[in-house]
Formats: sequence, structure tokens, C-alpha cells
Amino acid sequence: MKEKNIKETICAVDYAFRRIGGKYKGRILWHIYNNEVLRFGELKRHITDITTKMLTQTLRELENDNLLFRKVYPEVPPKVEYRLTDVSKSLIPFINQLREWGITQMKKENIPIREHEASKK
Amino acid sequence: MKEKNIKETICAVDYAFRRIGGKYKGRILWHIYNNEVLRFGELKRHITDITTKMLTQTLRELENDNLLFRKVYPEVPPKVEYRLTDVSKSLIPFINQLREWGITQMKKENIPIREHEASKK
DNA sequence: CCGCATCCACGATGATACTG
DNA sequence: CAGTATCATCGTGGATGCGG
Repeated sequence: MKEKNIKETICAVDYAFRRIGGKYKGRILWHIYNNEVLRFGELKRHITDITTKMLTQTLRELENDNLLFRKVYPEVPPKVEYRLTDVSKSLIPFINQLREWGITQMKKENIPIREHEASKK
Repeated sequence: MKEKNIKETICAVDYAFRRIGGKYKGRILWHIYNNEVLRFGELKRHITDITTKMLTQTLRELENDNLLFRKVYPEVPPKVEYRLTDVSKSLIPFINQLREWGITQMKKENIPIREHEASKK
């Protein structure tokens, strides 16, 4: 049966796409990078078209895949923070370049670009 | 209803991922780049885990999205060649960078890497 | 040889309600 | 606040057969 496990992967391009592919992974990493640290609710507000379920699920995948660090504060109300790991930090240059490529293309096609307002401290 | 159209896209990261995301797009572009031009059957042999249907479908998407150029030779038996466009060529550096990141990670995890044998002429 | 058409299974995603 | 649980649905992709 379908080995979902990445161990049997062959091509590096394939491997990389499996790790950061998916509908929201790129954007999540990018937003966290821009803010250094984000809480669950903040992320949800940044990525407006994601549901609670998908956000939770994707965050878990990224965490299990060692691309996100999750810190839970044992408080009431709860507080959970997400940060990049060293591995995902090493991925940022790529995402950024891809983003610049996207901007170039979008300008060519006159597609309005929504910049994510990084709450730069 | 669900606007599949990319026109309403907002974030450039999202835009870029939509264009080259997907299970096979990255690999297809990469293989064609490595060989400059590939025929349908050659592509299918390179990407061993793809079905005829998915290959056809993905190639169409890439073509419609201006990331592939398709040339049909009116012969019997048929012959169809696929090449990169200027737009997808401008994308290659990023794919390559992503690939290098993948290679680094795979080495860390001792995952065997299958190099695609580019039939360098 | 290079596809396209059809049918079908299943996983991915969405909507909504509920909880510690 | 940060999720979980459940149900419905939609798209992706596989299998097969046909056709120029």
C-alpha cells in the first residue's frame, strides 16, 4: 500500500515539494518568518481563507516535520506560539525568491497584490 | 461559487505556489529543463510514478499557464515535444535552489537520492 | 505513439458545533 | 484562546478502454 513515508523518495525536487508543498504551508512559514513568532489566532487572521481545522492540521504537519516549533503556555486562556526552526529558516530564501517571482508575474498580469502587513515590532 | 481563477489571489507567495504547486509540476519542469526538450513518453519514463492521465492533465495545465510550450508534429506515429517557456525558465533557479535544500536535508536523514540522468547531449 | 474519455475510490478540504 | 469532533463535499488521481 501507498507508502506515505518520505523515505522512499527519490528525486530531491520531489522530496522538497512534498515537505513544503500543500495549500498553506508556504504562506504559514512566510507569515511566521515575517513576524518571528505568531499565535494560533494571529495566524488565522493572516491567512484569511483557512479554516480552524486546516490550520491545526497543517501546523501539526509542519511541527512533526521539524519545520515549526510549537510552544504552549499553561495558562487560562491558552496561549500557543509558533516559530520557525533552523530547518525552515534555511528555507526562507527560497520562499522569498519565489515570492519575488510571483510579484513580477502578478504585475505583468495586473493582478492586485495584497501585502501581508508584518507587525514589525 | 469557488473562483478557481487566480485573478482574485492576494498574497504573492500564495500565487506562486498555486502556479508551480501540485504533485508533479516541479519535477516536470525540472526534467524538461535538464533535457531541454522532452517527448511525452520520455517524460513518462522519467517520472515513474505518474499515470498517463495525470501527465496529460498536468502538462495541459502548465501549457495553459504559459509555463510550457507544446509542439505537435503531424506525423504517424505522433510526436509531441515539450519545452520551457521564458516564464518557466525564469523559475528554474528557484527550483534548483529548492532542490539543493532537499539534497542537504536528505543527506542529513540518510535518504538515498536518485539523480535524474539528464541525457546530456 | 500520444493522447482523450469514462468511471470510480479516496483523501483532502470545508462548514459547523462543541470543549478545556 | 486554541483547538476537537463530526459530517458533507469536492477534487485528485488511479484503472481501463478507445482513437487518430
